[in-house]
Amino acid sequence: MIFTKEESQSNRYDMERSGILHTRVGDLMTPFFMPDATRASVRGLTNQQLKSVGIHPMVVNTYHLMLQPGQQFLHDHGGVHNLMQWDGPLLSDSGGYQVYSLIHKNKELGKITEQGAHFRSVIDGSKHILTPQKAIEIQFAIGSDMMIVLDDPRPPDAPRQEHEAAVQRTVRWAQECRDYFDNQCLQRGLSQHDRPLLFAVVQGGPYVQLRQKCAAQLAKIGFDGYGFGGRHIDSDGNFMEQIIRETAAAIPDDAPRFALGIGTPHDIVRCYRAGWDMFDCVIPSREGRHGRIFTWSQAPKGNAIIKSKDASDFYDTINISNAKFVKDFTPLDSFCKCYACKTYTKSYIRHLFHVGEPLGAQMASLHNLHFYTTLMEHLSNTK
RNA sequence: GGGUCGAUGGCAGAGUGGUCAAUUGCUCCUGGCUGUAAACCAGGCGACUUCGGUCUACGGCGGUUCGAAUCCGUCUCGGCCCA
Repeated sequence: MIFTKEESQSNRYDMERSGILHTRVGDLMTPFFMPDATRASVRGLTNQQLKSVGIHPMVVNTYHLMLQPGQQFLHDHGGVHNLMQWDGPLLSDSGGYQVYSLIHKNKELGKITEQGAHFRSVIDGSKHILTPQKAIEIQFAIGSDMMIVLDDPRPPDAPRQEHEAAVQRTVRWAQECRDYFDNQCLQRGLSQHDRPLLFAVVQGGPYVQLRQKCAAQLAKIGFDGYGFGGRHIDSDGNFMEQIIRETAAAIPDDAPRFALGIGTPHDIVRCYRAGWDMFDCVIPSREGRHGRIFTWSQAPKGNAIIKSKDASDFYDTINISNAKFVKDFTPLDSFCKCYACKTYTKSYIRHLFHVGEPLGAQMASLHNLHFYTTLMEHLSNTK
């Protein structure tokens, strides 16, 4: 049993659930949030700091790690756990999203064919190809505990035909990944308990039917978990509520559901209500590094968050570099117990941002991650 | 005391008769970031505005000119050189 779903509690939204995800390096209570340690580091934070704010799993990236330091290096160093000295679960993203987002920004950087994703390194311009097999192979070198199949995300406003083709390709690549993965587990002598988990990704853009078709075909192949692929907001920035909900419903009930790259606290709560269990996002670290701080609008309580009508009135954001904080000697967030809030004032952290001292960005990231983990805790024990 | 060069928006520093409310950089202000090409990117930065303009500005005062940050006189302040 990979995912143990707990009985849903009464007085909660229809799709909410909680459970335990069993990985080879430990169990994870759902819902949970993973920060992105794209290049084997959550920018600016030490493992100790991450643990101090309740981070257990994190996400590393196949695309970035295959370019630097490269597969051989990862292999030689015994994987990323060893490299970065992280003993919590590691999830590795396949790199499909990078290829998509890079190609989408600049066609010179690559193209998608049936074979895989062809791209030029953004580091030195060298040519690379990421095939389904290659993606899994590198993830083995990474030594990740949760792997993601190579998928083919498309912008939400792409024509339906394009989404149809992307779904077909995603399913076919998922099958190739599955086959290669199974073969590797066999060759490496990995038992059910020792092997990493393998997640597939549901594509289909804004089309419910395509999402359902994709989910059904992936489920037929069979994976340990399923992700929501592509973007969850339309080209106007609106949260695609129905697609999120219907896609979750189309995924086997006893499998964990991973909302890739989501999101703001608001979006996470909405996705949780719609039946999603796992989240990762750059927002808390990146926005923290850029000076945006998440704050509780009142003492955090699960009930208040769950019952909040629009799922966003339980928090606010501030831009710590704003002039109004020059003489603000209160902590970033008066309800927070993270090191940054226990130790420093807004005034000081603003000062650090203004003079470009990295400690400011570090404290802001630390606080935001604590905000996220606290949010997840309160979602899972709605008290 | 004599000579000489200079004084431009928060700072540095362009401009040297109209196209100048004034290039550029920095500072400053405000946004944006959703499976991280992001310690990044974008916008703003004299006042007022019915958004078409109007007014006040390039050390002070006074001239020349249709028109001056730009030319002339003078004063103030500063750098350098000579006594």
